[in-house]
This record gives sequence, structure tokens and C-alpha cells, in this order.
Amino acid sequence: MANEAQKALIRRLDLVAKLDNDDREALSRLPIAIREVGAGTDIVSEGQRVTQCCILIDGFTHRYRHTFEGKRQIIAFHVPGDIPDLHSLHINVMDHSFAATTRSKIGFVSHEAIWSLCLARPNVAAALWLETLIDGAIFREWIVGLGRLSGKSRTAHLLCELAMRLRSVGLAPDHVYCLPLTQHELADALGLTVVTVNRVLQEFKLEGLLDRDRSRMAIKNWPALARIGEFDSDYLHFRADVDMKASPPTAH
Amino acid sequence: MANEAQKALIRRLDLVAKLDNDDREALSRLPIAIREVGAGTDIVSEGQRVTQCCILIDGFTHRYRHTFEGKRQIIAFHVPGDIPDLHSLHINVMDHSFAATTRSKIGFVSHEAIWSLCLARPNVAAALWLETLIDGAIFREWIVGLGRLSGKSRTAHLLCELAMRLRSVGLAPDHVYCLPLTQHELADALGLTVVTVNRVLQEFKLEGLLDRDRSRMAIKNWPALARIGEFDSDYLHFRADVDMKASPPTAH
DNA sequence: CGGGTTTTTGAGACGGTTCAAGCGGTGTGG
DNA sequence: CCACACCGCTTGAACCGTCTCAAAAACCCG
Repeated sequence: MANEAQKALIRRLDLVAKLDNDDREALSRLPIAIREVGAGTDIVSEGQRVTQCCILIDGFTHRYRHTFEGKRQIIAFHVPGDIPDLHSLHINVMDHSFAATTRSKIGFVSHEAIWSLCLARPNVAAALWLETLIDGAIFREWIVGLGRLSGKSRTAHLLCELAMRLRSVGLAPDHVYCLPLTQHELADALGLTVVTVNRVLQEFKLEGLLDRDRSRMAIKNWPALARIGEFDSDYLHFRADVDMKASPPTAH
Repeated sequence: MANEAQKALIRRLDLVAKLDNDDREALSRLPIAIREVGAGTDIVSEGQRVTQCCILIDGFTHRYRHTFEGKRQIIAFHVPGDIPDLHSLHINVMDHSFAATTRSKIGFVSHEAIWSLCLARPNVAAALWLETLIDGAIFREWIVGLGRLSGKSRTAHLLCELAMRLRSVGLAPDHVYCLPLTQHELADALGLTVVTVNRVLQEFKLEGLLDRDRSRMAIKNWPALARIGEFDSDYLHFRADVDMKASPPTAH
């Protein structure tokens, strides 16, 4: 499908910023090279100097860092339409790694192309800046969770966040979505161990809050899970006028 | 002293971005209203809609949020020259609060003024965007610490970070600085309790790593403390060519 | 000097870790 | 097509870092 990267990007930006047709037109002319990457591969590594940004088109990706003792902390997960390394536009040397959790389709745009687009269309520049700010808002939310919530709450919060973000791009109708993460990966994001994550998930399942089979995740009792996770989607900063429920994937 | 807000801001931006004289000139003409706020006061509160940004000129401030059970998590600390709520330029409703830790001098600039400066001088826009990205890089660092490091390491890391950031604005020569935080406030930033922070600090003191009296903090063994905290200042993204050691406070 | 906050200390409890082992599905090669 | 190896999930039990509760000591400010 032609232009899928541009479409994913425009769809995402439309969720949070006000673009006009000229902006969308300019975005759809961005030169983007598409490549598939295998599960578990680093797309960009810590310490690397980069001259392009990645747009996630399809699949599941995450960002992470290791401690001296080799423990891994996952810093973020990404859904299609996200530009996980947009910060590299100003900070050229990566201070963490960006990897494909599952086999993923990635679009690559040169910094140059983004720069000239930003200069030509301040509106787009504003949308991209906003995008990096929302990234930061999500970090703040994780900090509060890691610092002050229990393992159970953190887990609930993450499951709600992913549901909400996937739903915003049409990938989680009714809070049912594909979550291709091992419990180990969840643990590394939550600051927990596999053992604890396993027990928490079982507890949730037992209480009828969710249902899981392979990579299928279904949240059966959203209000309860959201309460446990102290989840309120405000920090994702979707535009007030977007109707999440109605948004289906763009037909193709 | 006239223009102190502009000077603090320019000094800070010069640390991370390349500005030319026209940029500095434009920045120094920003209309900034100065106000002093008492210790413990909220400068901007969660949920509030804002139309201006704050520049910390003098004092110590932090950002925080509360959990449902009333636990506080401090999300960030700020040093003079910082614009703690620069994100409000695009995200008008605060998703956390910004408060004065001690009596502080704050400059207020309207969003409008910043917007027109950004449009007129893309260089300044880039510097401000970068500023918000560094904010995000610090969040990532905190996430790794909270998720995967021990209380001891986190404490060491925070003390190193503050030393480095204060030093960059001339407020911590030789790793000696004024740290007007109670152990309770440190605990709320580190995701620990006062009791634990107290014990960790005593341990550090006993091992000769630091010296503390009132609000005076002196790091006596930087390499050792940095090692414990896994601290490497790269994530603060100072320009490669700034010589931290030489930088004295701008004469006034 | 007196009242409030901050720091310090002790002891017991708990959330989450660590270690260790068994289970189940899945893909691969003989 | 079965055997084997591998990876992810599950379970149990001991252990430990950090919390909680509680109270005393030190400090600060008016």
C-alpha cells in the first residue's frame, strides 16, 4: 500500500493537533523509506548518532536502557503512527535504544526533510513538538507509578494505557487488543520481576478484570482496572473533540 | 537588577543550543514580569489552564503529583534558568503542579510573546524545543533509576544530577552546593521514605562520600558517588564545547 | 523559652525478589 | 512423525530491601 507511512503519521497527528489540509498535503509528500525489521532487533542503538527519524507503521516497538548490572528498563512502548525517536531531531546522539518487540514495519524520514517541512509549515512543527511533549507527559506518568504505586497498580495502569493508545489508532475496539509482549517484557517496563507480573496477571484474571490468551488481551472490567491503576487518560492529551469510540482504522 | 530573567534564560539556552547574537538580542527583549513566591506555594497547579510560562530566576522549585492515597511523587527539580512549564506552550492544561521549594524569584512570560519569538527566530524555537526534550531525557533517566536501581543508587544519582545542573549555572563549584530540600522532599523524588533516605545519607556520610550541614551539600568523593549512582552526565546534553568547570556566575 | 518541623533510631511487617524446579507449547532436525 | 531443545509460563519457599509505626532527639523560628 502506497503512502501508508504518511497516512499513519497524519492519523496520529490529527489525534492531538489541529492540522489544515495544506499541512496534511505537505505531510503526505514527505519522503519516507519503508523497511521491515525482525523481532528483537535494535532499530537505533544507544550511543548512535542519527540523521533520520522512525515512524512506526505496523508492529510493536519499545525503547529501553540497561543498568551496569545488566538489568533492563523499558522506557516506552509505541503504537503505529508514533515517531519514537523524534527527539533525535535535536538530540542527535541516542541516550537509549529503540527496538522492535515483534516484526515491525518502519518508515524512515531524514532529519533534513522534517526540518524543511517544519520551516515551511509552522503548524506541522507545532504538532511535532507537541508529539514530543506528550512523550514526556507519558514519562511523568510512569515516574509517578514507579515511585509511588504498587506493582498491581502499575500493571493495571500500563494495560489501560496501552488499550487507550491502541484504541486511538483503531487497534483496540472494546478494549480488546493484541499485546505481543512476554511477561518478562512487561516486568522490565513495570520495574518488577516476571514472577510478580505473573502473579498479578493471574489475580486480575481470577477477579474477572481481564482475559488473556496468547497475545490477545481483553480488558473485561475497564472501570475496575482503571481504578486500580489510577488511570485517567488526560495525560495522553488527545484533542477534546476526537471521539475515540467511533474511530475505526482508515479503510484501505 | 534589570533583565535578570532574560540573562538567566540566555545563559541556560547557551549551555545546550547554538544561538547567535540576534537570537540573544531578541531573547533579551522578551517581556518578562518578575514576582517572588513563598516557600511551599504552588506556582501553577494541576488542572489549571495557563497562558504564560515561568522562568526560574533564583531559588529552588519542583514539580509533583499526588496519588489517590495522597502520596506525593516529585517529578522534577529545577535550577535557575530553567523553564519548568515550557510544555504548557502546547499543552495548556497542567497535568501536574509546579511549586516553589524555597522562596523563589520567578519570571512570567506570556505564551503569545514566546510564540511570536519562535516564529521570528526559528533558532530560538529550536533551542526551546530542545529544552523540552532535555526535560524528557531527564525523565527517562529517572524512570530507569526508579525501575531498576536500589534506593542507595537512586539517591547517589540524584545528588550527582543536582550537582551537575547547579554547576552548569555556576551554583556548585567543586561539587559543593546549596540543597534546600528536606529528607522528606528527597524521599518523595526518589520513591522512598524519609527513614530510608535518612539511613542512606548517613551511610554516604560515614563512607566519606559527602558532607552535609543544614542546606549545604558537599560531594567529597565524586567518582565513588557517581559510580554508585551509575551517573553519566551525557543525558543532560550540554553542548560538547562548554567547559563546565570554568563557568562562573555571570557577574552582576 | 516554647511549639513545630526535621532528623534520627529501633523493631516488626510486608511487597517483591531470588532461587529453583516443573510444566506446556512450538519449532526443528533426524 | 517423533524426540528433543527451547522458551515462556507457573509455582513454592526463603530471603531481603524498604516500609510502617512509634517515639525520642535536635534544630529552628518567632
